[in-house]
Amino acid sequence: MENEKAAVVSRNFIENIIDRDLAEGRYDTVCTRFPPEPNGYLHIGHAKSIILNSGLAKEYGGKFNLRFDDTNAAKEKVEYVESIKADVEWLGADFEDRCFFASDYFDVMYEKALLLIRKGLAYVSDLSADEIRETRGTLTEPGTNDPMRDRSVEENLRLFEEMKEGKYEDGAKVLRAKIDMASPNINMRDPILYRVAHLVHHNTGDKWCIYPMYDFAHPLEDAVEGITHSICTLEFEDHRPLYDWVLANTDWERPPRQIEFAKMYLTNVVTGKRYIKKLVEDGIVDGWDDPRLVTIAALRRRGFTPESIRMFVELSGVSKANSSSDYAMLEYCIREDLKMKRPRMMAVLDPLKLIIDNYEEGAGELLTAENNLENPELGTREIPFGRELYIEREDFMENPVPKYKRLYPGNEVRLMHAYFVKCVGVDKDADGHVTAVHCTYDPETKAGSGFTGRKVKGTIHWVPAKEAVRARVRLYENLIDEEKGVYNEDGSLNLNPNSLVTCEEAVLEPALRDAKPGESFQFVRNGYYTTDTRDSKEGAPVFNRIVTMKSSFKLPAQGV
RNA sequence: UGGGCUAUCGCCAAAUGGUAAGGCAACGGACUCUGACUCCGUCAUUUCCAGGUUCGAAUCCUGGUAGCCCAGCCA
Repeated sequence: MENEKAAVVSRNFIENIIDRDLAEGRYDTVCTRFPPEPNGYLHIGHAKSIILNSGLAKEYGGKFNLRFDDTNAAKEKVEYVESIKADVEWLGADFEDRCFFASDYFDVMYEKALLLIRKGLAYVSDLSADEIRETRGTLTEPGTNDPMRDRSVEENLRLFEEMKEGKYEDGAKVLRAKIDMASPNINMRDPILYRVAHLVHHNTGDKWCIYPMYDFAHPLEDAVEGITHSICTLEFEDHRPLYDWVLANTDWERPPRQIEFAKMYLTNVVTGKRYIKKLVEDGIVDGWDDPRLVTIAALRRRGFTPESIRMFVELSGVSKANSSSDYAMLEYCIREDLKMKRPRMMAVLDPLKLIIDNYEEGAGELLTAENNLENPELGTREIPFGRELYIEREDFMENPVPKYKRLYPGNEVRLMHAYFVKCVGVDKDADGHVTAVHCTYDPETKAGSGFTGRKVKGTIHWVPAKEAVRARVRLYENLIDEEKGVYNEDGSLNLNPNSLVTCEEAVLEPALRDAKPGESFQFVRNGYYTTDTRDSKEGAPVFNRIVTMKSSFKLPAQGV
């Protein structure tokens, strides 16, 4: 009875792999992880990984870990650890008490490095970074062997010990894997396993002055935690042979399997972490949670719900083809999520006065309105009604365009939750601009009265003039210029200067005066909005537009 | 031009040799106290291209083409 149109979701390629692994007995359970480096805020792309990984664990009755891949202290901050943790929780990915740090495993990693040395599979090199680069070869030419490649196990052990003891400067020595300098896969040309770096680590302080590299650390982190399926993005595909090499040579019973998927991109949106960082650092946006961004923090502040983001990720699917999801799909998801859950209120963004000539001056009444016509559980509210109201400027046209069914001279429409009104005239200023619209109302047509005498084609929303709440409403557009694309030819960002429009004169119905921070509403025909406590002036509430309503009627463009 | 990966509707994405799902978008129409929602309908004779195998090919083979990733002591 629940969701009858629940889509029959087909299985994705990762589930197929897992099914096979389970069927073949390669693993008995499923354990996944989300392994961010705490070097920035999470964005929509990470949400895909989080939802994918935690979803898989849940689906298979397994476990999902959060693990900070903090092997490069130079870039990492506790601030980021905190924000990432909060974002993962907010998204509803349940890692229970399993929040780990790669730095928790530095001892194990060190032991495994020793093991590789003893096996003759790793050696200490004295080459400089430049020399290593020069001898690595190129994409088309093989590299040449490191002169220190055949050092004895004893010497390597001693040297590595000395590296750990702090005998060497940063960069003076590294531990390399002994694989194949002629491999067509550059990652296999004796990759660096450990480097010397005298850094203060946010977690281990100054305990270590050697740090493991990603390619060595990551497989070990996964193995230590008993991860079965290590799901990462496509750019690590070339690293898989090395991932497997490390595990094969460090003695694990059931080494994890790495599976790669394509990252999520959104059309006409800045999704890259380094670009988001640049926008923040250059002050083009007002922080990591600027609602124009697609960081998790920004989406949350903008009013997106965890449910909507989950829906978006699930609808987008997962594959190995580079692709870019349509922003319209994200919009669909948030509308879909909020539709039945939130009240539908009246708010006028661009007010025009409406005067009901035959409504007694000074008189007034309270009208009862359903909060959500499709969901009675949301209850009702009362709205003051009187002789003077505000309507949306675009809901009146002195000379209507064809098929226009809102207010125009001689036409009758319904004021939502109230009466039928018929336009009988307009007031204009010296320049000929319409300053107010006059109409008459028919008391018999009151909402809820059951009146069926005649029908009107249009319904418009309104707000009582006297009791209206003034508000600032921010309308967001994508930060990127849709015409020109995301980047200029020289690689610089192509910003849309009109990405933020603020309506200072918006008027809301009185019930919205006490909206709590973070509460969202549908503003009839204008879209979904959420309250934001920041930037509020003299107590006037501030609303962020989450998304507009879909509309099949476009007013002709108006010259200003 | 070394290696790895990918190509199915405007955007995602299924189909595992058996006759091209689904969602978003778009477009018709019905309904409507939101031009929304809902509902009904339309939207790939064809899967990057060219050949081949097969009773049968998006799937297999051969040869092309296009895009993405890799030469950090970043992850």
